[in-house]
Amino acid sequence: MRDKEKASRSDARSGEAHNASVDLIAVVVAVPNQGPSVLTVGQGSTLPSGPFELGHRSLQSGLRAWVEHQTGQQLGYIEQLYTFADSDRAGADSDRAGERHRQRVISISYLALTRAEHAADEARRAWRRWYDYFPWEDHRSGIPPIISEVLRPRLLAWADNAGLDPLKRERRRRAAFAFGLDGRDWNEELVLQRYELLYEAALIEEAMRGSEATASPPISGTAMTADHRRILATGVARLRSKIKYRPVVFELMPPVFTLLQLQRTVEALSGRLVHKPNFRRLIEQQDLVEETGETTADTVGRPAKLFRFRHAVLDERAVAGTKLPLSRT
Amino acid sequence: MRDKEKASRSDARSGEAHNASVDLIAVVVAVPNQGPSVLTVGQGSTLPSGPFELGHRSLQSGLRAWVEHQTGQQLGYIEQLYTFADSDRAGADSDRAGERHRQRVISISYLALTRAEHAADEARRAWRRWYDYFPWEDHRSGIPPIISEVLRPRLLAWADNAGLDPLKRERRRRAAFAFGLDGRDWNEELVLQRYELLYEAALIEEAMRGSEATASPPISGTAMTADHRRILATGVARLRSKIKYRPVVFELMPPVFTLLQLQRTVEALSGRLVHKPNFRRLIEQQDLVEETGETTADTVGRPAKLFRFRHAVLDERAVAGTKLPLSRT
DNA sequence: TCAAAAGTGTTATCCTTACACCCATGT
DNA sequence: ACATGGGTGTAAGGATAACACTTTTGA
Repeated sequence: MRDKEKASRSDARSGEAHNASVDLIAVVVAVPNQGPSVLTVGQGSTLPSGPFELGHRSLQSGLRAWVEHQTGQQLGYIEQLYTFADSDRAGADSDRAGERHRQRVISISYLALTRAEHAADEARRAWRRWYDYFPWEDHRSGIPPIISEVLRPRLLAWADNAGLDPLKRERRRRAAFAFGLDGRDWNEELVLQRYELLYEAALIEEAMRGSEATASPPISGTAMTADHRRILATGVARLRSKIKYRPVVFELMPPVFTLLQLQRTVEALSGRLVHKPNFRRLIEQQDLVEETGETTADTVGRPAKLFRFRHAVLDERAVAGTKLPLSRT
Repeated sequence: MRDKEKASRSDARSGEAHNASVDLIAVVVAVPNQGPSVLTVGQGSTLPSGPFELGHRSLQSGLRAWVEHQTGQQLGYIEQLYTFADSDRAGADSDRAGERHRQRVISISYLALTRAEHAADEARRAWRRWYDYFPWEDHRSGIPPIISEVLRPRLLAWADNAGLDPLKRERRRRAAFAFGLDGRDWNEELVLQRYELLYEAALIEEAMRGSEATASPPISGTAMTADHRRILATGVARLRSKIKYRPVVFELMPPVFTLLQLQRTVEALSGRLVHKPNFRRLIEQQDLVEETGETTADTVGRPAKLFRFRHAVLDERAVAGTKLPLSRT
């Protein structure tokens, strides 16, 4: 079957070798006390990653193996993010003798959710806060100053740099849309669009890598290895979107928690504050949690009831939203 | 940078070659008069596909090249579906004789939306109806008989075949959940879950391929090459979900259309009927369309206003739903 | 007593759903 | 006349958002 298929299209073969090395790369998220964090390795800010090998039974198990080997962290929830081909790096540096052995790199990225655990090998790994990489993404204390003081003027300058008037307007529109300028609403899910806009406007370090010309060097947020910050942005965006329609937050919570702890976690992820009374009702009314009967011995304030996630909801409901006016027939 | 990264993890290299061939595979959807369809090649039901090669500038352009070469169809809208490793076929037939040259196949699948166009080379390609592959997915004329007459009894038998009682209950629950049995609601988005359940219960041809034992041969729906039907199920599920929160239906419509044509397309995709008056209001109130001023010269009934898609909405709105009770501070 | 956090009640508003009905055209 | 599809009005019910307020603890 497979052979027939291959034969039927072999006429189109260009004759070039088309093998690729396949890299697995992980955005591992946890929310410890210091805020939402991502697991990194090495001294630079590098995501755990490694090649997919014959010994791996599947892509996911290969990813688990690499993360565990490099960081000691075991992974629970995993979902695929995106697959891309490293376009420019194809044999650019060490092209062996013989063009036809050039290799492309395929990167398959994953989002993993876990509870932060303190491991013995802190030297090899570190939990780094999201918002060190994306300081413009944290709106929990209002609009961060970096937007109005740095990004807004620089984005506008970038827009004005465009030659033609329609292009200027287009750039201004995109900037205003992505960053909620000119009184527009902030949309916390546009993490990737914002990163790409800043990259395009050369406001972040990664955009300068290729060229020597450090025209306007200033920078926003901590840079990462290669395109890892872009992958992280993809993961953050996916998570911010997903917590709204799937009960994935609970993957990041301890087995037992208070509703305020849950709220703080959601706020940390979305980068926005939520309305406490309504949040509680939203959670309880959906039967996502059940009381344990215990309460916290918190340091301050009235003791809070403790809850646990009702795993049964995963079986009971599809949790898929309808947006079509279905007819009852 | 890359070299340093590689060196830092080289200690974990197993020494096995870890190259893979990369396949691109497309679920190309259109909705001609005969209903929602997928583009296939060859006489079997095979999705267009081909290896990612050095000549391709990107994954997407490689996909476009293969689809165009194999079918003559140009692609507009494209989005990535999922990447997977062909787990079992890894040297399963021609194994030994040099273990370390075994190759794995990575398949990167895409969903593409287009308008069906009649091409000259109908011999090499064909638009095949979705519901020939998934006859249980079309609920536009009520619950299809195949569910109550064939699938339900067979799924229940499969559940009873399980050894332990908890496993039996679990299987029954999954079947009822996926297929809306026992008075449960039908959820049209669970296309992949349903396919996988039928595969697991060995009710479809693909599940029998490996073994000679054709215990209970009967089959549901037309089979496809390799795991193509599974990929198609993934694409259908993605599309059914996506039309609810992104205006992607319009990629499948002609430039000018009536609201009923739009409704019929949505119904064809989701496999369910929608409530006409409310559907119209939903569309118009979101400013997704604008009148052209023209009307149809339809054969029967009152002439309908013609509309076109307002491309501007893509700029104006993020169309991302909020589900968190944000506080206004 | 006060600060801090937990928790309840209630209302205005919007969106979804459903039902009922009228309009325009061809046969 | 009537069948077919186009199109409007409106009201019930539920979800969401906003505001005001009470309760329980530790310092």
